[in-house]
Amino acid sequence: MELASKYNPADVEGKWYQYWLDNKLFSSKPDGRKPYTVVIPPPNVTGVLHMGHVLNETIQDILVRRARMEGKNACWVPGTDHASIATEAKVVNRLAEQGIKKTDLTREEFLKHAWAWTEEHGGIILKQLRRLGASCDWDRTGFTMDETRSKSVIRVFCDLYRKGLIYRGVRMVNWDPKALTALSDEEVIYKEEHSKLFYLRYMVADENGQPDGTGRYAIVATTRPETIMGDTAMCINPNDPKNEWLKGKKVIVPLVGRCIPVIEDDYVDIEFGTGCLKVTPAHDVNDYMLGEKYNLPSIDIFNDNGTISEAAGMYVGMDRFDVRKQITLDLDKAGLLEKVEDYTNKVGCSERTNVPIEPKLSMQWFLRMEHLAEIALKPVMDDDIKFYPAKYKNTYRHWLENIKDWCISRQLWWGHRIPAYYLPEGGYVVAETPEEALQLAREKSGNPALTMEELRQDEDALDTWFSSWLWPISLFDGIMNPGNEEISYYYPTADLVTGPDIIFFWVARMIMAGYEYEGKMPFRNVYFTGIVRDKLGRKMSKSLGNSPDPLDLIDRYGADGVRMGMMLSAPAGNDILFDDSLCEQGRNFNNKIWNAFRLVKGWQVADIEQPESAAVATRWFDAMLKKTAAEVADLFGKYRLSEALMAVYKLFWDEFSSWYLEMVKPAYGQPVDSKTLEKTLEFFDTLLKLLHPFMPFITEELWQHIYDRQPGESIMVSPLQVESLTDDDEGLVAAVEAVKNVVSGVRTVRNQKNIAPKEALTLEVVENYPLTAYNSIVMKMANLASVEVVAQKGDGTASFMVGTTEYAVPLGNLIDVEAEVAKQEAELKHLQGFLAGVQKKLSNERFVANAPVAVVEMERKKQADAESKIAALQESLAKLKKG
RNA sequence: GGGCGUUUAGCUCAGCUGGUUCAGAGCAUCUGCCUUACAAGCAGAGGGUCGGGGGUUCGAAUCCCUCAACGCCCACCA
Repeated sequence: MELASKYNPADVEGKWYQYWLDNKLFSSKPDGRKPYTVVIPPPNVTGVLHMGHVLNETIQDILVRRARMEGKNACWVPGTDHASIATEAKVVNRLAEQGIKKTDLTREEFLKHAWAWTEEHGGIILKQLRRLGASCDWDRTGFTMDETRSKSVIRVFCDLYRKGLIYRGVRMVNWDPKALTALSDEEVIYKEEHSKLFYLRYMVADENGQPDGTGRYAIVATTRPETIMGDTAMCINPNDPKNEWLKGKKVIVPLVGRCIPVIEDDYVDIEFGTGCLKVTPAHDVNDYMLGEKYNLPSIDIFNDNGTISEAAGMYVGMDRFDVRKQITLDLDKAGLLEKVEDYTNKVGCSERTNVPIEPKLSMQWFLRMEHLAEIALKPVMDDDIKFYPAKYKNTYRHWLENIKDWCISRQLWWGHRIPAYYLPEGGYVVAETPEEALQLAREKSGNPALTMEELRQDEDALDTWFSSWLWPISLFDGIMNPGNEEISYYYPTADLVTGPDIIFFWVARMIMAGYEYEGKMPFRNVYFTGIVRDKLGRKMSKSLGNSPDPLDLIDRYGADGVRMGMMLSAPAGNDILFDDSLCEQGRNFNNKIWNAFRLVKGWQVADIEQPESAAVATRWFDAMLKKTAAEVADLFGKYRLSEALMAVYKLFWDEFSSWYLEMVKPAYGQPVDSKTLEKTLEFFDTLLKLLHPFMPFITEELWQHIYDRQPGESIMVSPLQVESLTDDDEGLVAAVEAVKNVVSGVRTVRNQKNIAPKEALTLEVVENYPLTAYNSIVMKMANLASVEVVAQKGDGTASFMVGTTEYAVPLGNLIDVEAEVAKQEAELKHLQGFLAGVQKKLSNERFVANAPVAVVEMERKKQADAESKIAALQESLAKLKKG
């Protein structure tokens, strides 16, 4: 067949993906083999593929394909996450574009829109994953809100409730005024902000609550003047001499006119501001604690959407940030603003909507964490579950040791609705189904006539992560159907590949759920990827426009090229600086493989003797292959995938293409012997297998063409078996390294003297030639007419050393004596310096006395080698200068 | 404020418990080549006082201390 000189990925990628699907090569069923399970970190159902996914999914696919070729029953389960807040926000936005407000819809109507949106955009990302070559078992595709997963979530909620781990109560929570829901602590991101510190005057009051006439006032420093309407006390430190005079006094909230007590608590930092703290129990976590402690009233001055409520009595209906501006003006006008300073502080913002969160007192559902944290800590500390890189163990431990209860309720509709049902007369029951709830409610109320209509289900939905944490279990139906064949076989999963940003949200919680519900770890290893940045180190983001579209990259470089580009610089845990040029390198490599294939396939076979050089070459490459395969296996074991790829890359490009193929390549127009061809095809086959996890498409394409294959056969499921390296192999590899150095030496001479590669040369070897057994490949690769062992090299030669042997190329009148002298003098100088160093070491008695014998011996050998080299050089120089 | 991590060639990184000529790899650069597998290529070459300083040791990129720069995580100083 006629092959183009360039590989075109578009011609083959779609074809082979379909072939894999048609032959059900991704699908897995429990059998007698060892399972290798990976569950995908479910991307948002309405998301689209970005570079972070490409990194993450490529790594998973590499691991899965590798395991499959190692003979394991590999099962990679795909799926998507309903992403409660994110998806609901998108739906709300779309409705808004159509002029529909969420508040105008019933829950059912809204959910209809949400499902429609999900169906429209859902799964796009899974389709895109196919372009990358992801070998997921698509028949197993899960969704965190499909039937099995939903039922599992509800069952677990009820179970934890019954165990007393879930409770309901009024607490200070993080409120997102844009999404109109509570958030967990993990969903709050603290951002540094350049704001102002306002110094407000609180006039001292008399017993009637009026200014006491002295004109005296306390000064309070605050970043949030708009909250003064909620002030119910002022607090000083009892040990603060400068505020001693305020003890027992009352002060008047500026503008508001309310008279509030001065309380004392050593929570207050004497050094900060004036040492006076305004206390707003409804809108600050610490103030809330003070309020509880001193029984202060709490005035909630905000509406859910961040505007000022009726309770504030002023600025009602205005947005909190507008009020900050306005109240500053009003305070100033009233002479109650002492000063304003620039100030940098951290403001908690919603991870999803990015707006500053508002601490808010509200009724929410919580999950107690002590027990779960306890069972999740040990396995990671003991390395039953291994983290790569291990540094995240620290992070993990710190979080678990300082854990707070998890606020799991969200004031959203898109999600799993909390299965709590309120009774007409108060109280509630928790049950998996409405029927069960009714039953329980009748028992609880003692009213057998109670109807379903009289029960009111909780309006809130559960945090998205409350379903994600069950993912490795619920995907195999382990919650609803405990101990079933699938969960028993596939669980625990092998590797989890994810970003460190969700170590708390997801990884830690999966470990908790894993032990709580399966009594076992959910995965054995966690591979934390880095963040994909652009080549300037900036995070990829839509607003910067520095994020390439993965599909566009695939169009340009092929999926294999993109996968390789991504992997070339992706050590675990380090951020990766991505640049299109990396894909270019990947594409170039594809092309290299393609062309090597063209060469080999173009050979004609003839019934001829195998040349000596080819026989040596095949033995050598066989050893190289074993050596590299062992290295690669070792690197995979350590999850050092980019290094594994680099090892195979060098094996293919340098060892196989540049050395081996050149060693065995017949002269132009000449046929190859069958032995050599056979071995070469075998090597190619193994090389493709080593490469396949990284570059699935091109390897399948070529693998199918190397030999005639049966329909349905695939490299994907062909076992990768390489024998282990022997001592003989090691010797062979070392010897050929020396051969290469000799060949390079000759080539360098050619380069320097401008001698064409075609011109055959003579090579002199001084005294003894350690590479006699490899002479055939030396001659072929260096294009030598002859190799002569001489007692002394001839006049007019360019020489070089390999090991302790000197080689020389006679140049006749091409010799440039001066240049040769300069070169050798430089070499001599370097060697003398080196020798001096070694001698110094050896003359140090303490070194000889203390260092291990082997090390001292090594130094002695270095010394001897250097001395003999120096002698040879000096002789050579003397001769050159004479001549 | 606490904790963790990073700093090695122009760029991205590897160098494990100190000792094989240990200062490496890939890319980039430079030189010469359109040599019928591949110019998306071939052959060859150059390039670093291992962030600074101090210490331990016969010996330090590697261990200890310290300083500096950068990054990440955590934390209720308004």
